[in-house]
Amino acid sequence: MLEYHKSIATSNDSHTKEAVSLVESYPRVPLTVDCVIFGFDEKALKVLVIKSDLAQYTGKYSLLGAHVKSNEDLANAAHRVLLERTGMKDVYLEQVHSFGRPDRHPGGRVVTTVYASLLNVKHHALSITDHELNWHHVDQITEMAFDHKEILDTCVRWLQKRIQEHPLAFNLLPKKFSLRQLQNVYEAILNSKMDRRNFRKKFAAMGYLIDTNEMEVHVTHRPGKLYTFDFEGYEQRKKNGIGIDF
Amino acid sequence: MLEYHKSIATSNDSHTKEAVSLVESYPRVPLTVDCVIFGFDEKALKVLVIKSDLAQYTGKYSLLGAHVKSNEDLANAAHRVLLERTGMKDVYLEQVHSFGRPDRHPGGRVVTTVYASLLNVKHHALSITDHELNWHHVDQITEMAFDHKEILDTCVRWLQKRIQEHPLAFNLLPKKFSLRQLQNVYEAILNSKMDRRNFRKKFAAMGYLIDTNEMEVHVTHRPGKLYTFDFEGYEQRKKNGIGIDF
DNA sequence: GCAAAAGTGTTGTCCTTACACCCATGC
DNA sequence: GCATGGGTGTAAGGACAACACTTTTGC
Repeated sequence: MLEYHKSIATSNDSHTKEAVSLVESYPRVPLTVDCVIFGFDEKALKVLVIKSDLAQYTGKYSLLGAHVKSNEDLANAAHRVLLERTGMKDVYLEQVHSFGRPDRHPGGRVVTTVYASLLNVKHHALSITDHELNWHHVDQITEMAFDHKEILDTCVRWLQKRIQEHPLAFNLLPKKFSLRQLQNVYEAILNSKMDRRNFRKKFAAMGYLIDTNEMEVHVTHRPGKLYTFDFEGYEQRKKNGIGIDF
Repeated sequence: MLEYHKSIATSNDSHTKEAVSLVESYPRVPLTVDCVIFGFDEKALKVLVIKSDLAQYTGKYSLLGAHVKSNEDLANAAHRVLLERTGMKDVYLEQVHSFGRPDRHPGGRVVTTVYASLLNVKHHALSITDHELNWHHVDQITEMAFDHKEILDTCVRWLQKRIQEHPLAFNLLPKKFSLRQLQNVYEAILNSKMDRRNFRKKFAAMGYLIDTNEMEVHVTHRPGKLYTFDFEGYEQRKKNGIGIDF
């Protein structure tokens, strides 16, 4: 019995040794994550950027990034960056793409994996504002450090596609929202105007909006109804292939 | 003038030094690429896999992967892997996702970026068959080395979505193909049966199929018309937001 | 002549779009 | 009472799904 256990252990050890020495033979590369945090404020799509650290890019905007630690999961690294740079917690992030051109960083080869999110500017106060961290209108950013403009453009396209198939918009609206607020989100992100009646019909038909029987208050026009999004019903029906199709 | 040039040079040097020392401060991580090569053969969706190198995974299938070289672009690395492992050249690859769980490789932390492709088994003879490289039915692969099954599943979902929005199918068909062949591709990948008449109508309506005025030959049934895909027209209209919408 | 797959059209349903008028609130 | 945006219905056109019979070839 002892023999048996020992042979298993030995066998595992030799397997591990083989695997370890294989991995040790690989070249190692500096790895970063960058976060593209889209925010929505009133009627405009914004993105969270800082002024670049590097003298080379003085005055240019840069995404929120940092190196990945030796034993850190990529998604964890992205959440850590966000916490360290902005003080934000519990932000839903999704991986978009990895960028690995050898010359993308002037300091040498750096591969970066990009995560993106969409949230409400008003829900997430910026508790840290080092490096002039701030929200900027997406379409007013024309130049950035590194290949960050290219990354931003990729993420804008990703977001436009994503919001038409997933209930991203509801992460950034208040729990109770009016149809006007919802429509503003879609119009800002897709950069287009939509017909109010058709917009309402489409969302009503999906069946994920729950009427709260409450109304807007203190608005300078006829108050609108407030709705909540039926996350539970959405998750249920998503399993059967029925989701958001805008 | 000389002074001026010199000061620029000095300034650039100091910028570069700053950037280099920043990058040198980053931890370095072993990086690999894995290729998920989907193939289509007659009527079935297959994927190209090998038997794992590692004793730990003896008998298990593994994706085609290799480490990324220190100064190599990710996409180049993927093409290199494919050439080295299979002898294939000029394969169109797309990045799908990066996987970075710290425990995903038994030999230690390895981050991998996954590329996928879809091609015709008959167009790409396997000139190298080391490690039992071969095509396997996608749905007959139930277990794989590392997290490769998870990666494969992700890529299958990616492919199903992708083929409904992009003309992937035409990369794997002969230049001249019948509508039956085209429908077989969609049915195999989406795993569903479709109505022949409606299928034809849909593709006809898109306007990307060009009638060659040729017919199938030597088939044991009524020969079908052969078509080519209008890549040029597709690229034109894609710019205006009109593409494949299946 | 038999097997196997190609080719073809219509109908009903549903989704999408375009469009105009009255209503509730703050000031 | 006026400005602002909320709420609502309808008609036309386009896309999609369901469905059956005749034709052409190889053997």
